[in-house]
Amino acid sequence: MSLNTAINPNVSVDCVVFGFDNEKLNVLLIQQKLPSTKEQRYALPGDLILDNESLDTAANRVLKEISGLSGIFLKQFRAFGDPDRVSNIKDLEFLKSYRKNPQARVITIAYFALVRMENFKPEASSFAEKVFWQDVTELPDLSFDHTKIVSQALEKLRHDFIRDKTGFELLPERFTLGQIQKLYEIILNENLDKRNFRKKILKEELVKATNQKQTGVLHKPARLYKINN
Amino acid sequence: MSLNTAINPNVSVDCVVFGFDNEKLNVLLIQQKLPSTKEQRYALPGDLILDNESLDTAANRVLKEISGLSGIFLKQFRAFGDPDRVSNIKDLEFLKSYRKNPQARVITIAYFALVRMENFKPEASSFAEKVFWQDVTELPDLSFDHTKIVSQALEKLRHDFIRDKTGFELLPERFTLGQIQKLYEIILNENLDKRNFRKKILKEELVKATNQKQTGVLHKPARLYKINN
DNA sequence: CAAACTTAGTGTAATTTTTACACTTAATTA
DNA sequence: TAATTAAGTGTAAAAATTACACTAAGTTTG
Repeated sequence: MSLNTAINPNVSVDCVVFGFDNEKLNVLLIQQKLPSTKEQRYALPGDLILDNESLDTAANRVLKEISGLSGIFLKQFRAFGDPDRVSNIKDLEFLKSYRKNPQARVITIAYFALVRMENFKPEASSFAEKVFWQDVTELPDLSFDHTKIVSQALEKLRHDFIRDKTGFELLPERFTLGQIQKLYEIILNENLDKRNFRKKILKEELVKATNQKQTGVLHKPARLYKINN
Repeated sequence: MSLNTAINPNVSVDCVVFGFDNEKLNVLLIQQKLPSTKEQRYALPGDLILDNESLDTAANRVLKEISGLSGIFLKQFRAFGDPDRVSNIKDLEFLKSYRKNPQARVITIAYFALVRMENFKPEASSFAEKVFWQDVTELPDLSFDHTKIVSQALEKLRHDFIRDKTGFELLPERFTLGQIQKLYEIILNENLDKRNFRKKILKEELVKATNQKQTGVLHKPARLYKINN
């Protein structure tokens, strides 16, 4: 083991942070800070690991350094290691600017997370010119193999979401059943039957009715629910 | 990217190959070839990757070099990267014998597979003194974090097995429903109701009755089935 | 050759889960 | 006060899951 804090040239982490804003699913992207302003390049927040930190630690550190975000539960989901994943000519400028050895073989360990967007306001630093939330259905070209990474993260997110039956933490403290349904529909990307969905959610008893109602909506106000502890 | 075939000092692959022998679940282990014969050390087949090969290619190459086995579908399931995963004093002799820099930080990408044991007869080479199938319920102490890797591979195996509803390829060409049930029971590690299991398997129509029967068994001979194409 | 042994093979009823489906209610706005 | 919008509600059919016990067809043993 290395006891120093040297940058390991061969291993990186990349973070796919999904953000939910009650309307759609977004992913946190950066615009790379490059000397030439000819072309703008977008990417996931990610960087090389240090020799004395675990992968999980690296993922959290890197996310924080680049976007300012912390306190996000990042889950490892896959390693990406094609020998030519960092050899697209379009990524050369970035590599030359920020890597000691731009030619080095780099394998990356990808992490994902899902958060409530309004709780996390990213601020760009390090080699990020900008950090922003981007609708997952309208992704720009991404550096390296990051498009592939996002797409596999999305698969994994859906899979885990179904299995874990969680997700209430992505809503306001008080929420309507309609909001939960919308959350499920957006993440799973399919329409659900209103009556059957309510039946199911209420049977699970993870959620409890309050005696409050929505206000200021131009229709019948919905009852508000909260997480049941 | 590196175009050479240098060994990458920081990234390895490890293979958890499960073998089924109609009776129990086994895992392929090696006994390390060490100068001192004081203590025997066991491990998963695994080694550092080359700079110009993909992770999948590395996993297949390494498995073949160490055990002689090829043609096995290895599936990546997780990266392991604790900074001290290679710093157990008991592993020092192995590292000193086979690694240019025994102190190097190494993260490993773990793969797993499930095969019919009788189709794969491993033969030790490289730094393996022996290669052998070991009952998963009776694992010896393993090098590095390999015990943890096996245990997580087992979880993943069970998860995927349930989801994919596959596994017939682990049986002889003609097999009885009892054999399938036993396979499921061993892999999932739980008992299943015979009538309900048969009902389910037959409904899926992945399997077709032949008009052959078992012979040479000391009880009512079972009908033989084959995979339905 | 009869008895003992072993696994194969079979059906039903109860329960739970999933699916499909349409109208009334309560608020806001025009 | 009429129009608009999403909330809220129940039932019946179908499908999937679960629990459960006896007879059948071979082999071996005495």
